[in-house]
Amino acid sequence: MEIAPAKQRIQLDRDAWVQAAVEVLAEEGVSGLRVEVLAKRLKVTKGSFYWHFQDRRDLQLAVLHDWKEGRIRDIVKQTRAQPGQELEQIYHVIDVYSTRRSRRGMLIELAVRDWARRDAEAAAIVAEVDDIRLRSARELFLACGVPLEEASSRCTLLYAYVFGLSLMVYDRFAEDPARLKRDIADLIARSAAMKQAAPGQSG
Amino acid sequence: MEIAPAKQRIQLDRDAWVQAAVEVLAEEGVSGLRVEVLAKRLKVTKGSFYWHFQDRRDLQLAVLHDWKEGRIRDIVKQTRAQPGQELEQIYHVIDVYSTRRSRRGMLIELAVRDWARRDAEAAAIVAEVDDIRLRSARELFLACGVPLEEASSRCTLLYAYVFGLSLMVYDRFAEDPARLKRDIADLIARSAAMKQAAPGQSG
DNA sequence: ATGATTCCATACGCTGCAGTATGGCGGCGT
DNA sequence: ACGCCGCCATACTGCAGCGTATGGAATCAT
Repeated sequence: MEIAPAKQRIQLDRDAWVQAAVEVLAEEGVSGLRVEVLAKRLKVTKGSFYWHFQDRRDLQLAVLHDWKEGRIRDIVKQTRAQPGQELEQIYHVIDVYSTRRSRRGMLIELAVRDWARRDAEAAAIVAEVDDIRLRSARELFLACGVPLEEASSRCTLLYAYVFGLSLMVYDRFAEDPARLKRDIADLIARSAAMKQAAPGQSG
Repeated sequence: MEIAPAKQRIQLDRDAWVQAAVEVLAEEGVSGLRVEVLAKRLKVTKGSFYWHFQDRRDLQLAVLHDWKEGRIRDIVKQTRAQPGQELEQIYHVIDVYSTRRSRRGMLIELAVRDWARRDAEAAAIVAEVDDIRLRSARELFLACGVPLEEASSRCTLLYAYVFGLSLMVYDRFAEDPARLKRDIADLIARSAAMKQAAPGQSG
């Protein structure tokens, strides 16, 4: 018997609490972010929580900033295109956000945006993320030769669409969901001002 | 002194509670729908509530059905077009849903949709409303000469856009918000398959 | 070893809220 | 006038959750 694996005695830090909080946020929304629920999930008591955090609000702000940093990292990753591949990258962004694959991320996104409707600090962070996202996407359109105003319109449409789609029960018209989503992507991405053709089977 | 206006002694019925509940729903979301909070708002105690309702869930279902009925009435009102005026009606629908004017209705819409993510009965009702909305909007596109599949794509894009827009902080690119929204409406509504020109200043 | 520090458990008070039980007031019929 | 009934107030139990106080175990420094 070298070591007893009875009690794992893993030291928790702030980040462990934040990660668990994000998980609960995805499942239950902001109103589900409760100290004792989190503690039970982490197999500790709230005595631990109040060691790492001042109060509940302290955790909430940590969650918000964690989300913001993650989103910014993701934006630069998703919108960085090889020169000449900007249109493909636009389609990629639409696909990433509108697929069931990133369901968890979208649930968090929706929870944070719902949160932002009643919390000024959450709203400010969402506004920051929106701003970065929209500007990054607009750069892609601009690189495709789309004029500034149209690029603004199309990238606004892009993000409004993907967020809105995620809160619809959109299995309507489901005779061919893949075709539906591809056609919508074309409506968003393809401009008459573009010199190049659309990628994939959309040409 | 004919009548003493001291205590209004207004009889409350189920509908009064439902209306107050919808108001709270718009302001606080589903988690704010609490019996005692509603009672305080209506200047009564929860003794009244439990006379008109079996429990909290009873009220919730009443709110959901009230919302559903109201939405259905609104859909047939907003999508009923004079023959030949279908395109104008499409623009009207986009405008109604994306304007700040109907902010309250959109807040309720978002609250119900957030609700639907964790409540099966709410989800079923949202699905019903979505179905009716999408089919009604698709009829407008079909009447404009747009083929079926494209009509499905465009009306899905339409509703995803208006819902998504409402949960963005979209005062970005705000040099001319009116132009931005008009251009986006054109992207959604104007099809190459249409015989007629777009209304307003969009032609 | 021993004291200090870190991290967590336990126990407590308090508030908000769901639901129940029961009493009370006013209008109604007869 | 009297009793019934519709509508609401009051008072209670019970639970969940926030925050605090304090004790205790493990780890580290010296």
